Amino acid sequence: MVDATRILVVDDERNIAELVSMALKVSGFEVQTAGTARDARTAVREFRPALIVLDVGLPDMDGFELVQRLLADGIKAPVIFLTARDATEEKVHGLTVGGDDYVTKPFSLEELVARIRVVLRRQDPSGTRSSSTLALADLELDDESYQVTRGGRPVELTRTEFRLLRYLLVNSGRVLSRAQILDHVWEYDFGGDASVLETYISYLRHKVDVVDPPLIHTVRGVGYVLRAPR
Amino acid sequence: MVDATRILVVDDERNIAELVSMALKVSGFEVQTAGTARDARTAVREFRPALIVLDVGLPDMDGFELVQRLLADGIKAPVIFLTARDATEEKVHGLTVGGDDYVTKPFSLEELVARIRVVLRRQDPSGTRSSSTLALADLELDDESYQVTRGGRPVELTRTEFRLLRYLLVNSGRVLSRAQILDHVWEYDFGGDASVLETYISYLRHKVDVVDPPLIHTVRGVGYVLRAPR
DNA sequence: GAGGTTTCTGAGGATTCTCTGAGCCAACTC
DNA sequence: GAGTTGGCTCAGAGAATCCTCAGAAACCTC
Repeated sequence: MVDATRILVVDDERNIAELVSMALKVSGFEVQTAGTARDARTAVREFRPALIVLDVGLPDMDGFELVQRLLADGIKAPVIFLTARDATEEKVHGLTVGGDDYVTKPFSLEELVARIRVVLRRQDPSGTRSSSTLALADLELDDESYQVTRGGRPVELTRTEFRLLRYLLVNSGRVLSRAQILDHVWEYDFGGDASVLETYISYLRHKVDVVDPPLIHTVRGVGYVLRAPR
Repeated sequence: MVDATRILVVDDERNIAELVSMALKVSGFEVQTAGTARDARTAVREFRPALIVLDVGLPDMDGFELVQRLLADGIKAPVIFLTARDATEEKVHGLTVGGDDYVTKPFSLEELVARIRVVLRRQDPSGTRSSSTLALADLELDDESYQVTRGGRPVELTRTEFRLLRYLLVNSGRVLSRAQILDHVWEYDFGGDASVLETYISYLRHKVDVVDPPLIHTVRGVGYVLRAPR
């Protein structure tokens, strides 16, 4: 990680910007944040990010317009847009030309990171076939095709199951607390309690851990870990 | 992707030029843009593009004239013209001598890329033929003849159906979000919502996926993917 | 401008997913 | 071994998502 990929996060809500920033740093990116379109333009020039995470609803400038300006400045970094779920569907439309993508608020950090990885990989034609596949033992998970296999057999997962498994897989060998998992896999404004997580662990076990050896382990009083037998 | 094909995009509307530029870059081309005929001539000399995407209605010079000048300069790159729908249909017809082609605004990025590929392939005598066919399992789609077959049987598709299928096919194995599909397959100023897409997926399934195994898969909450069974 | 085709819209209905809560089981404590 | 705590599983309500269809609108052709 000598030369970490740089990402600029633009959002006027400080909480969100910091939240995202933290998550990305943990994922090994170098991050800078901006709260206004004005700052964003400066930051882009100086920081030269490889990708921009951009809230569409900035106070001083429409996200769409900002992209225009950046392009005019000669910046060609791909963008992942953050948008409010409800309104402005049409505003979003037309934004994802190129390899861009967008994520609706509230999102889960895990999902955002996954999307960032997909976009960066596609953008980078340098043949670095750093495939989009995560694996542990005979379990494989592919980001681009959303496919999971265990021992070669396809496993059908729902969205939440997929995100949960992905998070466990990225952190395999490391014990994750319930709070950590909830914060990454569920949407950031999730208000419910941890019992959902237990339910989903159960679902996953039924789908993924039906064959031996089991990979999902409970660490009583602490959390969960994905681990292959030695 | 060591030696990507170079394309020059000439349009005075910055939005359009950048839109096209992004889409082409993601499709693996090396792109440069110009906003005036004057710049275009310079760019052609220095950049040596293999193909030029040219807006007919430039402010400083008629597209027709520009082509003449380029020919006089000894440039023989094929041209794809961008034209307004209404006017000058016949004028454009006159322009597309040789292997050239034209696309009316507003166009879909998917269509433009397809046309570019066709023209380049036709231009390239190096025997790399038959690559105008995209295929997955027993599904085949031919760009030049506009024909689609499933298991050898021809399938009749409308224009939109064809573009949609083509986009899915080009990205087969990769899950595409609704926004991505709308932005590539529909015209860039399309303002409607995603339900059209669902309708067309339904149409395609009735025409293409009537035989087993199904190739078009819904990834709930994410998008669609074209995938052959393993 | 009549007739046919293609595209888009909207609503109904079907399906699938998410979350909750309760009951049960397992593991730890004393 | 009884009590306590933590974790697992299941069923079901409500919500989200998707599919399909019919008809309106746009478009093309003759």
